[in-house]
Amino acid sequence: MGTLRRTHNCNDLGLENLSQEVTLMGWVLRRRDHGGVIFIDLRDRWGITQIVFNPEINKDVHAKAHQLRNEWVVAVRGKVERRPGDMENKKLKTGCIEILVDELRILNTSETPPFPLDEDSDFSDNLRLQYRYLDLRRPEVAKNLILRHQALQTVRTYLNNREFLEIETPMLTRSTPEGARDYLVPSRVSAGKFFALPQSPQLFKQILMMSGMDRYYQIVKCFRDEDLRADRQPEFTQIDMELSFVTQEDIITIVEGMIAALFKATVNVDLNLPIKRMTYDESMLRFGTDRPDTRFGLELVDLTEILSGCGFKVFNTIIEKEGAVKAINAKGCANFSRKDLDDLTEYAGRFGARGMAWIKIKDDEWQSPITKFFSDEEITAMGKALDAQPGDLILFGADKISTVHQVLGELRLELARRLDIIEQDTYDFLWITDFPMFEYDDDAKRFSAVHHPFTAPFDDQLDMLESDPGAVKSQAYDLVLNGNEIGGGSIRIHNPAVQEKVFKALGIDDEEAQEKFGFLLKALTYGAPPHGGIAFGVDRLIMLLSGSTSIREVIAFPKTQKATCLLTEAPAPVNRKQLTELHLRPDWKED
RNA sequence: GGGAUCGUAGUUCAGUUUGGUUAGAACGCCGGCCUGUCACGCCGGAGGUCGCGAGUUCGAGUCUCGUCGAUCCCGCCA
Repeated sequence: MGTLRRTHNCNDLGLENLSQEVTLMGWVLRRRDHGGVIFIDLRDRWGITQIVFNPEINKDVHAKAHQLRNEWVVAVRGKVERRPGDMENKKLKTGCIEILVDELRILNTSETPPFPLDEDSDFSDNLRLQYRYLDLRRPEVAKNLILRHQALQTVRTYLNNREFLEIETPMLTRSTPEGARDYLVPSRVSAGKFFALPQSPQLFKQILMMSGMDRYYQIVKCFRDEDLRADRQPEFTQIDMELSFVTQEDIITIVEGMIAALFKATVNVDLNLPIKRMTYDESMLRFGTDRPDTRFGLELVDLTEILSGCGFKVFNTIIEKEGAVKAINAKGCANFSRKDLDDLTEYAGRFGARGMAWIKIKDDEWQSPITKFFSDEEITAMGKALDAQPGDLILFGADKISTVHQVLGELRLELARRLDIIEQDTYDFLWITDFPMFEYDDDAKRFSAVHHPFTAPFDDQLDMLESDPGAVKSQAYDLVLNGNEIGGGSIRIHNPAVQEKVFKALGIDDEEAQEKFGFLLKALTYGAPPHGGIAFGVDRLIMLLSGSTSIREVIAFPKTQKATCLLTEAPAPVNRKQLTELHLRPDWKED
């Protein structure tokens, strides 16, 4: 750069700077070489400024500018001029002015980029991730990282102003049973022993409460070695919080303020507080899921009772085996073609449906292969329950209740997308509360924790932990945004006796509890305060804020679906010496 | 572990249904011309292991099998 020092960025200058001498530095976005005058769009993180080289002003500099190519890095010193006549570019914030250059320094050259950086076009993720540094130069990608920064700084400020301490917890910790698969790190010093990367700082933040820290937060990486999705990466970021001497209401109030501040600061949206709430049971009943998208209707209607003993054998057999029959009224969809219905049936099949019954409500009849099996009373009762009008389409789910819920819950979303009835640009928040403590795992033949094993049951249901664990509700709560779970938390158990009961209900015996969680159980006996907390999925939240369809768009260096990094080519082989030091003996073939 | 889509020039794609001459277009790149453009314009040029490997065939970008990679989904994700 020599003696040149940057005076402004590429989004700074306007008419108020006319005839000032300025120095800008940045990348050549594109050049327009007229043989005589040459225009350069100079780009940096902030914006674009037009640079002009005029041979009549400075012949040498103009000659040098002929060499410039896309993505070369330059410094220019020159004068801010108003653009002549009607040459303003309304698309640029700096479009009223341009820089007439006296001095040009080429700070670096560049290979021709493998994809264009000046257009809002799509290229394969393969290429984007391999050249992520180029991809991130594109403003529409960079803006997501800027948004993410703004969001996190707002959260920090909000929590800092409310007596929270940001405290780091270990990345090298111990593997715990239940939950996702752990990423393991072999110990060099302790042969045959392994650290695990944290799935969340859950136990540490509870112990910080027992340490009297009172209010903790951390914006922290978490790791889960499970398969990826558009909204799931193996390493992801949480806003993790924990508070002492609080109730569920206290936490919800603080969090609502935080989310409101975040939305105001990032997308300038004022949220209506308080956020509405729904119990888990109601959500499952009406939407078949614990994270309902409530921007549209198409709710599930339970027909099990009406159709109990009906003439349709498929339904009846399911009902006799304590399954359920539910349906969705797809308003105005009676004109769906055979193919539409086949597509929906196939879609339902992905989620375990073994078929999908339907009825088209016509003016004079209920048109369907199964209508004939139902009595007039059953048809009248169904029509009433579903509010069926001519022109409607009824879609049925019949199976065990969990399958019905999943199938119809997904079918409901798919229908809404097809009908394009989801209101865009709205932020529909919902708290789901009163989760069950446990759910029965059919494969393992035992109960597992719906939230996690440290979640407190309601105080008046402690007795049921032994007598009827499946019926116990917990003080857990999830925050749902447009059908996405963006955060979840609970009041924790602070009484060692209750914690032991919960372990017992989960089939974790004393010995195992001591071995795996002994440090927590011990800490609970030394004056653990009542406490609770919540954690938010930052990537998912920013994805929704930015209108992206994948969290890769809001992560600087994301992994592919095979959990690899195309930029660094991680994971990569290591040499045998490293393995030996870690007391590992490979059983795979080496190249 | 399973299902689906995709892979052709640097990039985005056409060509694959129905195998048949020298695999095309646009943008980009290189060279020339051009003093008010802003996706500058005009003229010319270079650029291809049709992801990779087998197979069928007189002949494969096109058909078959396998394999690699990207994406979406199911399972999985307390």
